[in-house]
Amino acid sequence: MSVLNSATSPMPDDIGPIENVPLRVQVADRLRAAILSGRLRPGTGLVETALAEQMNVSRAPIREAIQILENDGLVETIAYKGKRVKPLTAREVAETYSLREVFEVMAVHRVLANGAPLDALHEQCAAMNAAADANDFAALTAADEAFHHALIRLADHDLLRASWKSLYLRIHQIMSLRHRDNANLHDIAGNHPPIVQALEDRDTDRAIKLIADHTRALAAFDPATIVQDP
Amino acid sequence: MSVLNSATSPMPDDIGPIENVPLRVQVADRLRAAILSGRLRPGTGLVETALAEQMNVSRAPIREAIQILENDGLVETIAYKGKRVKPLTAREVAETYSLREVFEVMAVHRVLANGAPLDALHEQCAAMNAAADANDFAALTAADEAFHHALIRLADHDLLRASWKSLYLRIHQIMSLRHRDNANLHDIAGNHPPIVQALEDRDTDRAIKLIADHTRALAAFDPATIVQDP
DNA sequence: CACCAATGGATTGTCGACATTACACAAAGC
DNA sequence: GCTTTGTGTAATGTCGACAATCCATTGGTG
Repeated sequence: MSVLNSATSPMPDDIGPIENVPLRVQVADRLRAAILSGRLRPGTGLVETALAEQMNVSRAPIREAIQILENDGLVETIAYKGKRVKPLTAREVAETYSLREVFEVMAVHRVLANGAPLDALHEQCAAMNAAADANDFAALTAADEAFHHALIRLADHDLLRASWKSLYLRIHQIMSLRHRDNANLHDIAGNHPPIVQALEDRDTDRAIKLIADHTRALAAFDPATIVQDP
Repeated sequence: MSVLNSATSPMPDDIGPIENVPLRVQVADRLRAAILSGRLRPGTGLVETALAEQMNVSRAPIREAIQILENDGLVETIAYKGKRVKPLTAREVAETYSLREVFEVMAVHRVLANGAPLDALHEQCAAMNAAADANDFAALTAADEAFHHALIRLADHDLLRASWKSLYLRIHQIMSLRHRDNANLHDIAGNHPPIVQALEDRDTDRAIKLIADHTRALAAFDPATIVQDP
C-alpha cells in the first residue's frame, strides 16, 4: 500500500508487457465488482445506453459484458424490456449453500483419494489466524476463500473448480449484502484447522462431517437482511 | 400425425400466441443441435462471417449465439484468432461423468428427504421398457434422459437442475460422438427399476449405490472413439 | 543459408445508426 | 363509464462498416 508502489503509480514509467483486455471484459469486471460488493443491489436495472454513455464505450461491449454476467448468474434479461441484477430469494441463497456443501464434500473425497499434500491448506489456516489476531475482517475473508479454493484445487477436477468458482461468485454477493456479522474472528479462523487435521488423519467421515457442518453454519442467515429493489 | 393436424398445416387458420424468438436464440439452437448431434465435431472452427452469410443474418446475433454456447461450455474463443467447438479430452469426459454422479446422488438424498411421489420415475421406466421392446434406440435414450431429469426435478432444487442440465448437454455430445454401443437395450432399461424400488423402500444407501454404479457404468468409454479435428 | 522485419490476409473487436418490441397513457367510440 | 384503439417512449434487437489484432509468408539482408 506504499505510495511508491509502482504498480499503482499514476506514472507508468516502468515498461512491461501491456495487456490487451477487450472492453467487454473490462466492463464485465467493473460491473461484476459492483454487484459482488453490493453497490449494485439485486433488482437494479441495467440500461445499455446509459452504461455505454457512462463508461464512454459503445453498446456492443456493454451487451457482451452483460451477457457474461448473465452466464455468471448475476444478471437476468427480459427480452425487449430490460436487464437487471438478478433478485436474490431466500430459496436461492439456501440452494447456493447446499450446492456448495456438495461441491466441498466431493472435494474432500477426492483429496483423500488422491492423497495430495495439504501444505496450501496449512498456509491459509495460518493466514486466517494472523488476520484474526490483527482484527482484519477483509483479510480473514480473503484467507477463508483462499482456503476453500485451495481445497477445491487439491481435488484436481477442473470442472468442479469451474462450477465452484461460479457458485462462489454468488456467495460473495450474498456475504456483501448481509449485515456484518459480529462473529468472533477467531471462531471463524478456528473452524478450519480441525478440517485439515481430519484430512491429515485420513478420517473421511470426520472430514466430511466437519466441512458439511462448516458450510451449513455459513448458510444460516436472516432473510430480512437481503433487501430487494423494485 | 394426421395430415389434418392443424398444428402442422400450411394454412394457419388456428389462432394462438406466435412466438417471437430472437435471432441469437435461433442461431444458438441450431448450432447447439449441430454440436450435440456430432455434426460439428470438437475442434471445428466457427467463423462469424461465414456463419452470418450461411444463415443470412448479420454478425451480431451470431456473436451472441456463440457466446451462449460458450456459456454452455460447448464452444471456446481465442481472442482475435477464432472460435471453435471445444475439444473433448478424455479427462473432461471423466470429470463430466463424475460430476454427474455427484449431482444425481445429491438428488437421491433430497428426494428421500422430502418424500416426493415417484410416479414420474415409474412412467419413464415403462417408457424405457416399451422402447427396448420396440428396439428403438432413440426412444430409449430419450426416456433415459427423461428419467434422470425427472429424478433431478423431484429433488426440488432449481440450482441443481440448472447445473445438471448444463452438464447433460456435454453428455449428449459425448454420446453422439461415441460409437453406437451394441449394448442390449433391455439391459439399459433394466438398470432403472431397481433404483426406483430402492427409493420406494426409502433405502438411502442402496439407492445411492445403485445410482452411482449406474452413472459410473455409463462413463466407461473408449477414448479412441472421440476423434479430434485440428 | 539463416535470420529478422514488414506486409498481407483472415478473424475478431468496436462503433454508430436503424428496426423492432413492449408498455403506458391518452383518445375515440359504444 | 368502460372498452377499444391509437400513439409515444424507452428499451433491446439487428445491421453494415471500420479498426485492431494475430499469424503466416514473403522478401530483404547479413
